[in-house]
Amino acid sequence: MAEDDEDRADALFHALADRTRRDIVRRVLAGEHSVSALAAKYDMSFAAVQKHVAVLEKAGLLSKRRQGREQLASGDVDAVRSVASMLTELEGVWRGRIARIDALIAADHPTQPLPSHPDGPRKD
Amino acid sequence: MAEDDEDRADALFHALADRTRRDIVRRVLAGEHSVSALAAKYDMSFAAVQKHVAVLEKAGLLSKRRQGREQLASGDVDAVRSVASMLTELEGVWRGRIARIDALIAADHPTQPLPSHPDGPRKD
DNA sequence: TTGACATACAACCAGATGGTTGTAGGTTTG
DNA sequence: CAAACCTACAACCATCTGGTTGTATGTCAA
Repeated sequence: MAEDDEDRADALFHALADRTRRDIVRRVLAGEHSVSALAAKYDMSFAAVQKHVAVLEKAGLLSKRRQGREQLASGDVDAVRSVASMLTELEGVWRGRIARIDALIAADHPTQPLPSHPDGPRKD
Repeated sequence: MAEDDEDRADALFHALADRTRRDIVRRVLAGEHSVSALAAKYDMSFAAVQKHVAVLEKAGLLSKRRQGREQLASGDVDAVRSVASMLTELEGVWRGRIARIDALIAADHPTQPLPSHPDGPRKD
């Protein structure tokens, strides 16, 4: 709804739309890593990896904490879940469509309620 | 794992990293819309909307079917679910981390099993 | 057939993106 | 202190992105 939500969604999806950043997210979700430890894993400059980490931090997918001279990055699972919930909302929109289609079918064949749609909404 | 999967993930997340495209996805998940019907909803040229639709189609988030002179676009909920499953996989990585932390805590305090982590994995 | 509508696509442009190198500051170690 | 290391950030560059306009093709209706 709000403008800020769309900004946040833009930032989250964009942050995840790069395989290096997705890999970084995987690593920092599994445990804390310093920026240089992350940089050592990829065939690119330290500065490039640092920029990827900055993009992920701005999107809220990870946070950093200082320990001595190192900056330890840690993944934020809540941000991941918030993205997942956006997709769930989209799936809900689709379910509404199928429900409407089923209603039409039911209106056309009032005496024979069919098993609706083969890939229809799960009733769990 | 495979290179193609990463390409596909890039395309999917990138396609969703634009609010106009997310809005189009919402509409075509709710029901079929012609490209010009979609274009009428946004304050930009027809060609711009058409390019957004093309990006979504290449990513597999929608498909088109011709009907007369119109091209009807329809959302693909399976593509949305595949994105959701990528996020679920990420959340699984995080759960592994928490499990490891809990194991360490248990090893340190073998006689007093605490309720582990306040935001820990759900046991449902 | 002619005209109006729906789509596709090319060419172009400003700004963002993802990489590079270089410079500078803070922290640990010898 | 000096050297080594970790991080931050600016400047630069090629390419991609998201928008534009213009042109071409296909389809429906009069």
